Order: sequence, then structure tokens, then C-alpha cells
Amino acid sequence: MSVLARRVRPEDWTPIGVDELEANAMTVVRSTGNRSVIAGPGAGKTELLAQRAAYLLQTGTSPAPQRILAISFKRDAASNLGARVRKRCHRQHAGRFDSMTFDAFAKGLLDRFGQALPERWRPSPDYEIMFPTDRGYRDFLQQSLGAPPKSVGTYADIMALTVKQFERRHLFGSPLPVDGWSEPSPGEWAADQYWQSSLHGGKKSHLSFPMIGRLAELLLRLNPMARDALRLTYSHLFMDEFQDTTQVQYDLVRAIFLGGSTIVTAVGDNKQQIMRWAMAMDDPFAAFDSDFKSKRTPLYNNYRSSPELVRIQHVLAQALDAKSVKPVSKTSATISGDSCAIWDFSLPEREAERLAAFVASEMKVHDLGPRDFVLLVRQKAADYAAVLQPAFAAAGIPLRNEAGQAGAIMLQELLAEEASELIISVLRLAMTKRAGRHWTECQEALGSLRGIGPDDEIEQDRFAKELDAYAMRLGRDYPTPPAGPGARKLIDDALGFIGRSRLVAAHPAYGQGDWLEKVLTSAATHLAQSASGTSDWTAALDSYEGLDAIPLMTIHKSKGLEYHTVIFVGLDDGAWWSFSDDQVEATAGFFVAFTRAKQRVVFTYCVRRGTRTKIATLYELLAQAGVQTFKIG
DNA sequence: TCCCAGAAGGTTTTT
DNA sequence: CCTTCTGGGA
Repeated sequence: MSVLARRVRPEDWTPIGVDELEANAMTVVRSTGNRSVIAGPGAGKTELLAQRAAYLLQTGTSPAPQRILAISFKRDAASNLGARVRKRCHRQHAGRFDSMTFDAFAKGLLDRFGQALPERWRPSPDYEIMFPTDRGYRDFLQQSLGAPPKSVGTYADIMALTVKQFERRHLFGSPLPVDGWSEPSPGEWAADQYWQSSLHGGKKSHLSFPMIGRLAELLLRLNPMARDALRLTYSHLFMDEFQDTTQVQYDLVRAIFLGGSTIVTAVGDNKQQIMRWAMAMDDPFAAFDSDFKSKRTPLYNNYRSSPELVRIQHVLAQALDAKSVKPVSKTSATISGDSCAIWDFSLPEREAERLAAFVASEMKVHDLGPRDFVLLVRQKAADYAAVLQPAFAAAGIPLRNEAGQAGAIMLQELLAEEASELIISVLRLAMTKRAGRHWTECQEALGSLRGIGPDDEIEQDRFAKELDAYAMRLGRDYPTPPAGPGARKLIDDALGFIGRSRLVAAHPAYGQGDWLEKVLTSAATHLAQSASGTSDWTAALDSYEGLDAIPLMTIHKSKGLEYHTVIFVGLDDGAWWSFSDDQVEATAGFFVAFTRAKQRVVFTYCVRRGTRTKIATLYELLAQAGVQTFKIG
């Protein structure tokens, strides 16, 4: 029996699952025109998008069969937003919300319409994805290119091209000319050579994601029917973390939606712009406001950090934007003593011991888990992990470098893989007691892979029995977590039940190359590692998912996350070597690190690692905010 | 194969 | 800035 999703009148709609939204947020939720929302950390930007989606879907402002498209940069951001909408909306409504990454969106367009591109720009249907490096561009410029035609320039002109300029300006700087460049400069000629060899140089084309983005933009420019179909499909477009938008991405969005009736909402924070060195636009909000005639709406609340931390944050915010307005903290302090301090150590080993002791004691005093803390570093997480890990282990707290490798794949990436998630879900169900929560989760996920409708009670019932029998059998076969080669056997067993072909059908990426095999191998390696030293399944799975460990990561990786206590290790010139190259971006990184914290921030300094003269301005900002330095030892 | 000087990397996403 | 890599020459 299917329950129809109820439609709510716009004036009766209220936010779901949260206590309140500030007035401006409600205005944006109900807005009927293009909006840019610039708001600081913890203002609830993602939540705003989730609420707006609920509003549009539930009130019929975005009526079926129209859909909402939400574009994020990272997969976890995209799936997080999708999950929030599903939690707040009826299935029928949430089914009209498409949350994906920029790259997945562009690739989808190229895969659907790419064969209609003119021959010159048409990739082979079975093109492969490549991830070019500076090195690759350099080799291309120096080795694969001969002398250009006389009309273009000389060999020396080509040799004078720098990798950065080649990539940013010539290769991806502007939309592709349909018929090629008529009077190419040396840079344009080299870029064209690169494009043509990537597209037509071998049996298969080899494309990077920026290339896919540019080709997608070109094909929608040339194909108004496809463009109009997208405009009709999507009544609304959301863009998250808009401050990090690249020119390629912006041009694609503009080519599709500028001049159409799709209503666009872009949210982000200029003060957290830390990707400019990776081709983010200088001021995408300014371009958006002017092109899309959007109205800018600020948010003033901070739902993350204590009043004291918000006060200090505001000092940093003003250094990044003199006009920034102090947000209102909606959280109260739960700790006593300093909310922020600088700890000055003599030796890194001493530092590691003291931090481990501090975390261990805080966990007891405030009843916190290891995941309530984070160790942040500027760069080279592995080097810091090597020193910190033994000290934390000695204090009984596992420490995990989130950027560490599990076989061929980065840990963080593996854990986000659907294959890994499904397998762990099955194992939780089969191996642990009181797996009630995992039951629903697992049955839903595996059932949908099998094409069993959520309302098909007979089939759901039958499948529940099958799942139960399988879980029983697996539990008997593997009473303890396998630390050796048994891990791979178990992974294959679980995958067999999930259904390899069903998984590939639902996730096309697993059909490409040997990606699925890589994921499975890494999962097995990581499971074996997690199982070593324990015979308890819950402990092994917690370790697999990192629930038992304090995370260590770079500032960049921490963007969008939040923790009770942030410990930034290494506030010195060495770690911040690039500070003077781009003071604004470096200060933005400092701001991102600081604003991950809900209750406390600790900065550590250690003479051994370097001086603190180059980054004196950061220390001055902290001093200005009243943050004190303590000599620890 | 080794040595040295100079260059490059570091901070990242993406099927 | 400091560490690691690379390429040319011995």
C-alpha cells in the first residue's frame, strides 16, 4: 500500500527537525528568485539548503515531475545533503532531489550527449578518465610538442610556457571555440595540441575532469534542445561551498541555466576560500550576483561554537573581511577554563605525551569519545602521525591519520565507497548483537539494489527472511574477525550476497576499469588490519570505521566538519612556509581550522619545528583576541 | 652507480 | 622553509 506524500500550503510550512531558522534563512527558504547566501562557519548553510528542498518539494513550489539539482564539490558533501533531505521528506518528494558532485554532473552530460559533439571535440564513447599532474603537463610541453607553425610562433615561445599558465589560462581558461582557434597564440596552439592528442591521439580518448567540464559546456552551448531539457527538468538549482567554484564549473552552470527559469541558490563563505591555488575563481559570488541578478542574503547565527569561541572567531574574521558582522552564538559553553590557548613545548615527543594525557583526561571529565577531538595540521599529516601515534597509543587512544592509505586507496575514500559501506553494514548485522539499527539500514539498501519497492510488503518480508538466514550462516562461519587472508574470503562472501552485478548496475563507476577490485582489495586489507589484535567483532568493525580513534588530518580535509575540541599541532613558520605567498588564503586556512571547534581550540608550538616570525600576524590576531600562551615543557 | 646542484613539492577534488 | 626528487656528469 502506497502512502501518498501530503502537500503542505506554503504559508503552513514549518522547518523540520530543527528548533529554529533565523529570519534571513527563512527568507531564503521561501525565496522565489536567485539568491547568494554568504554566511560564516556553523551558520547552517547546508541545513538551509536541506530545509529549502523540503519546502519546495512539500509545498509543490517545485511540482512533480520537476526536480531540484544540488551540486557540491565533494562526494561526502553531496551524499550528506541528499541524506538530510531524505530524512526530512517523504520518499516521493526526496526522489525528486538530485544531489551530486560537479564532476558527476558534467560527466553525466558528456556521457548522454557527448557523441553529438562535432568531430573535432568528440571523445571516443569508451573514453578513459585521467588525473593529470604538473609533471604530466611539463613532459607534454617539453617532449610531445615540436616546433609550432611559423604563423604561431617559435619553438622558444612554446618552451617559455609555464605549466601553471598552460593549465589555467590556455587549457581551461575560457570556453572552447567550436571550430578551434583561428589565429592561435603559442599557448592556444599548445593547448589545442593537448586537446587533440587527448581526444584523438589513441584508440580511446583520455579526459580529465576539467576537460569533461569544458566539453559539457561546449555541447550544451551547441545543443539548445539538451540545454532546454535540463532547464525544464530542474526548477531549482543549489550550489554548496560556492566560494570554491572553478571557472570551468561556473561556465558550465552559466551555459545551462543563465536566461532560463531555473531558480538558483548559491551558498558559501569567502572567508573559508582555501582552494584558490587549485583553480577556484577569485570571487565567484560577485560573478554570480552580476550574471544571475541574484540577491545577497547574509546569515547571522552560529549554531556550532560557544559564545567565547565566536568572539575570538570574529577577530579572525575581521582580518579577512573588515565588514564582517559578529555572529550570534546559539550554543552555550560546556567547559570551564580557557576556550583557546597556545601551548609552547620544547620537544615534539613531550608535546605528544602531554596532548595524549590531555585528551585522555578530557574524555573522562567531559564524557567524550575520541571522535569529539581532532588533531589538525597544516601539511604532511603522516610525519606528525608518526610522532603522535605512539604517545596516544600509550595513553590507550588509537590515532588515525585520515589521509592514510588502506592498500591502494586512501582510508577516507574507502570508507565512503558504497561497496565498503554495504559490506560493513552486512557485517554489523551478521556479527554484532543488538544490530537493530543496522537491520533497517541494510534491508533497505540491499532491497533497493534488488529492485524491491519499499512498499512491496510481500517481497520485503521474503527478503528479510533471506537476509536473516544469510546473516546466521555468516555469523557461524566467521565467529571471530579474520586477521589474515580470511578477510578477503569474507569480503567476497558478503559481496556475493549483495550481488556483484547488482552493485555494478547501481554504481556505474564500478564497471569502469578495475576500480571495484581495488576497493575490495583495500577493504580486505583494512579489515584484516582492523581485526588484528581483537577477537571481538564490534571492536574490529569500530576500528574499521575509525570510531575508536582520534582523527588526525590537514585543515583542508577538515573543511565542513566539526569537533568538540580542536588541537592544531604546529603553529610555526615551517608548517606555514607559504604564508607570505598568499596571506589571505593562509589566514583563511587558519580561520577554517579554528572554526571547526564547538568548545575549545588548542594551538601548539614547538621550537624544534621552527620559528614564529613569518606568521607573527596569526599570533598577533590571537593575542588581540586575548588568547594566552603557556609554556608547557 | 654515485654525487651534486638545482628544481620541485607541500595544501585537493573528481567515475 | 625544509625535504625529496631529478637529471646530468663523472
